[in-house]
Amino acid sequence: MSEKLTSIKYSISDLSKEFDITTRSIRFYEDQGLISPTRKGQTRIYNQRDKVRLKLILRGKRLGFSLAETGRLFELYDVDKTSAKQLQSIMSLISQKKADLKQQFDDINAVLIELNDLEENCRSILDSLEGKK
Amino acid sequence: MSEKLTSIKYSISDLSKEFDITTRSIRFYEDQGLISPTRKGQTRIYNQRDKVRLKLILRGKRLGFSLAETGRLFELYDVDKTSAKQLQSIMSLISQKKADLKQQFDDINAVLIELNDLEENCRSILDSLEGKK
DNA sequence: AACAAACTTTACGTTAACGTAAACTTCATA
DNA sequence: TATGAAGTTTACGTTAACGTAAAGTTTGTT
Repeated sequence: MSEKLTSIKYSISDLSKEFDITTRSIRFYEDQGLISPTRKGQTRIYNQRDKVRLKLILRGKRLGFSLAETGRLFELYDVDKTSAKQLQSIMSLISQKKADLKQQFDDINAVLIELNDLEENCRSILDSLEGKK
Repeated sequence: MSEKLTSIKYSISDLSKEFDITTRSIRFYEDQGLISPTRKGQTRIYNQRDKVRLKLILRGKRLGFSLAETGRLFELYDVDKTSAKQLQSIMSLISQKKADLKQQFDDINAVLIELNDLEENCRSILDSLEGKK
């Protein structure tokens, strides 16, 4: 029923341009099992799903996730195919990640406050230098 | 006038225990110029300032800062000793960092929302499995 | 047909942030 | 005094995430 027929396809260079990464990186992510484009001959063909995954990989990187961790998160989306036993371990992984992120959240706020202070500081020094001229 | 005489000293193992990192790491940070403990003989002696820096280094790491970046941030605190010319470059570095952090902020919110969804998902599956017993 | 552009695989090289091992010194204590 | 705990320097090893170069294929265009 819910067959998505969004047959929008991308080449490897399409995606490398769009996300501003090298084709080497994209192939590397495939090596690591994070994306699995189809092939036309030996050429890689990427679809919407692959594109979304790329986006998620990059977001993960911005948050300091390793590729392996991002891979684990991808697995989480296939929860349906998972046994009850694994669900426990998945949930503990989720709560661990949530804790990490909350810590990061606090860290960011702290650093932002400091940066604002520093900015203030710089500006006032610059102003006083201006005044002397 | 404002001579801080907080003469609280720490050994390298004190700090390694407190922050749960290896002494190797602490010495490495010194190599990179991020901390500069005094010496008693050849033994390193750390003070309050060193301890604070260690804390900041670790916070930086949680945010994905490289040691070099954290080092740059340390320099920012010596703004007074800086020329007006450098102030411009410092301020642009600050605003770059602020932008990065705001991006991270958004990323974190997005991932947190997803993780909450996933958690919901897991829980409801577990519940339905419970019901079947 | 020949040429460039875009793709491929294979494989060795690179950097940051340490890990780890070796060989040494200093100091407290049994 | 010897032995063990904690410190030191020196230096080579390790891992993740690619960079980079070589050598070949495919495809569209001149």
